[in-house]
Amino acid sequence: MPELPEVETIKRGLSNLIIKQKIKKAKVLCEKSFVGKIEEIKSATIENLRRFGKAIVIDLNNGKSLMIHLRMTGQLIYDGKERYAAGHPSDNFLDNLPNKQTRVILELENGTLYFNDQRKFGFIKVLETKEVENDPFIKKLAKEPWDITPEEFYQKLQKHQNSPIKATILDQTIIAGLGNIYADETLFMSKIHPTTKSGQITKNQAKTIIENAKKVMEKSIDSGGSTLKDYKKADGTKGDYLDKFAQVFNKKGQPCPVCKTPIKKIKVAGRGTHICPHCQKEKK
DNA sequence: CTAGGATCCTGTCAGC
DNA sequence: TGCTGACAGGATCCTA
Repeated sequence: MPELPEVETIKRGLSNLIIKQKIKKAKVLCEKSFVGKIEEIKSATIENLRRFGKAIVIDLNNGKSLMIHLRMTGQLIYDGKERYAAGHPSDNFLDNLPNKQTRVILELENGTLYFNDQRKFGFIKVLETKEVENDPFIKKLAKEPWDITPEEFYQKLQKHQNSPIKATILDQTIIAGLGNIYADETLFMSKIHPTTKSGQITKNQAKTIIENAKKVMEKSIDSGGSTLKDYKKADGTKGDYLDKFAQVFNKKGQPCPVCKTPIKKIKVAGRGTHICPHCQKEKK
C-alpha cells in the first residue's frame, strides 16, 4: 500500500527520531516478517536511513542494514516521547502496542519501533550494508520519475507494447515509485485511459506521464503522504492526501473535478482502477 | 522474452 | 444475525 510518497514520509519522520539510537532488544513475533538473524542487529546503533523506490533501508554501525518493504499493509510506528506512525492507514495507529498485527519489535534507547503488518506481505531483511544495492529487488529497480528522461521512458514502453499503460507504470523495473493510487492520479491528470496499450503512447504523452507522476507525488510528500503521520492528528481526523488532493482514487460515483462526469471504477491489470470516462477516452 | 493470472495473508464490507 | 464472495495503496512466481 504505501507508495513512494508514504515511504519518503516515513524516512523523513523516522530519521529525526531514531538516528543515533542503539537497538537494545529485538523481537520477532512472526518469522515470515523477518529475514535474517536477529542477533546480527542487537546492540547496533542506527546511523542512517535511505529509500530505494518503495523500500526503506536502515543502516547500522556494524556493517549491517535493515531493508524494509511494507508491501500492502505494513506500518512503522515509533513510540517514544511522542508517537510517529506511518504506512498503511488504519485505526491500528491508535491501538495499544504491540497489537495483533505487530510482527517485529525493536526496542531502542528512547523508544520502541514497531513493524506492524496485517497481511504479512511486508518484511524486514538483514543485509550487509555494502550489499544493499545488490539485493534483487533494489537491483532491478528502475529510475524514479525525477531521474528518468522522457526518451528513456518511451523506449521502455516499446518493450511492453501490448501491456496496458497502467500495468507498465506500476512495474517497478520500468519506473519506480508509483503504486495504485498515484498511477490512477497520474493517468487522470495526463488524460490517458489506463487500458491504452503502452505501444500507443506517444513521446509527448510519455513526457506528460513523467511530469504528472512527479507532480502528484511531490504534492503528496508535501502533505505528509496519503497516510496518518501524527498520532495526535490521527485521533479521529484523517488529514491525508487521499481526502485533500486525490482526484479520482476512491472517488467512484463522485463528479470528476474537471467535467463533473461521475468517476468510474474498472479493473485493469488485476487492480481496481479509477477513471473519468469523459476525460480519459479509450483508444482503439 | 512478454503478458496475464494465481498467489502470499488477514480483515472488512456489501449483498443475500 | 450469519454466511459468502469480492476486494485490498505490492510484488513474485508460474504458465502459455
